[in-house]
Amino acid sequence: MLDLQFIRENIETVRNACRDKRAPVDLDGLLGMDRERREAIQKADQLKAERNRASEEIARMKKEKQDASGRIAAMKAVGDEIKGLDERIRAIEASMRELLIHIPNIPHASCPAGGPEANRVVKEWGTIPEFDFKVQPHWDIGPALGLVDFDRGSRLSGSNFIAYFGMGARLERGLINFMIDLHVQKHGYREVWVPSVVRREMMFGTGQLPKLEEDMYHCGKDDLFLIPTAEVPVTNLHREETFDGAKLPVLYTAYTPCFRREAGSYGSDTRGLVRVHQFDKVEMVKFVKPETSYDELESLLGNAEDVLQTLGIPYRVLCLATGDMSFAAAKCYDIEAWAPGLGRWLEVSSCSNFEDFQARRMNIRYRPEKSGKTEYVHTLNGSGLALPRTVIAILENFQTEEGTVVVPEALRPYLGVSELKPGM
RNA sequence: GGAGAGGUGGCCGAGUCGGCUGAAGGCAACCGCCUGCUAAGCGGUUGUAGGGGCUUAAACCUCUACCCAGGGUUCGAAUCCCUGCCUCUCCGCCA
Repeated sequence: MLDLQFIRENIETVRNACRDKRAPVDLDGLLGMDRERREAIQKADQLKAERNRASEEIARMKKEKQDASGRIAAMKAVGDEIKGLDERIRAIEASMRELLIHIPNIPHASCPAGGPEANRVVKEWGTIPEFDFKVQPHWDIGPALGLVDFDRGSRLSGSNFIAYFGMGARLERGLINFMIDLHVQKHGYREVWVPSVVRREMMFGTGQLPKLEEDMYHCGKDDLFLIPTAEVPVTNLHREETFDGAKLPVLYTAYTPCFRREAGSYGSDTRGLVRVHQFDKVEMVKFVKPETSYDELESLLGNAEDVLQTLGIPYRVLCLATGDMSFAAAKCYDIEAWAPGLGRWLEVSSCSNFEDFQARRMNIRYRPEKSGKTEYVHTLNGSGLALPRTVIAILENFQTEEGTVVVPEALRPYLGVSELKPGM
């Protein structure tokens, strides 16, 4: 959510953001309502001041046993007028809020302008492996080694749900532990564990709602949503709180399952592990002071990259264009791992700075050491990493001519083996 | 799932039959004073948001709102009523 005063004073910037992020919002209507609201408030406040004075007088008269019925009758009309104005203000504010929550965050000036085609590759790491045999896609390697079972997953829950068996299940569990250990021990994050279902309000807080309701699993009986990412519960952990400035930044890492209906994405990119409805992810979330948030974004990106570097998986980093960024983000980097079996890059992480956009919605502030005047924190998050595509990258990059997969050095303590072979 | 109790400022805690209660009292913090040092003591200050004024801006002035949240009753609500959320106690159920 943007600050109303900011919108008032930077209407063209906001207009551009709405256009870039394809969010048609009636900004002129909003400004009109803003004027109307302020007029009504002025009038109501005046009447309330009058009422307060009269109330005091009535109280005094009653105490002195005088007849106050004349005053009371006169104030009745004022009370009714105030009620009418308050109702009007409430209605205007509700309409304004409805518009406000649909206004996207303003992209940072350093982001390339345009749609997905304008995304800028800012880094490539590692060497794309060359194979002197015919490479296989993970959907052949996985089942052949008995690691993943697509058919039985679908039988349980429908298409694009999966089941892991044996070393496949252990690989999943090992990767989670490996990533969390790395972020906690090397990067200084604190591990948290949170619920996988949350209230509607939380989805508004981080900005998934109102836009993405169709993409989420919803438990109607309790009006709870299955989380699409740990970002939602972890960022909302501190809603309505004021941090002590000296305690910032606060860094969390969390493993959670993630649930996405992926409505409307059928047909493309849905084979194998590329796009599944339930997947595991290790997430990093930061609460920081505004002046440090862009440095924190770079280090967050570095922490996510470190996972791939430690595993030895080649990847590239994209700085997303204004039109390809999510609703709430001000700046976003995507990390894409190379998948030789598919012959393409796969997004395994998305690292974003939301500035104060989410903090405003959740009312998360901090008290600077010096001024004592509370300000909104900046929030950031990044995947570190999403599991299924990391599994794809491991299976496809480290496959051998014999059909086995060499386990990256860093994962061996977690898996207990150095190679994945059939029948394990 | 059933029954009950409760949610007041940074913290603790008082608010009687609705009427100078933004809110007693205590603690904490900050600023003075005092003081070989420390401690104690004395005086003062300390919430947030929204309007309006003034200003380059900040400071400042003024009004309004806020005693979990949202409605309602009333001339007037922290105080009465309804709904929601949360916490606690007891019973039931249970991995």
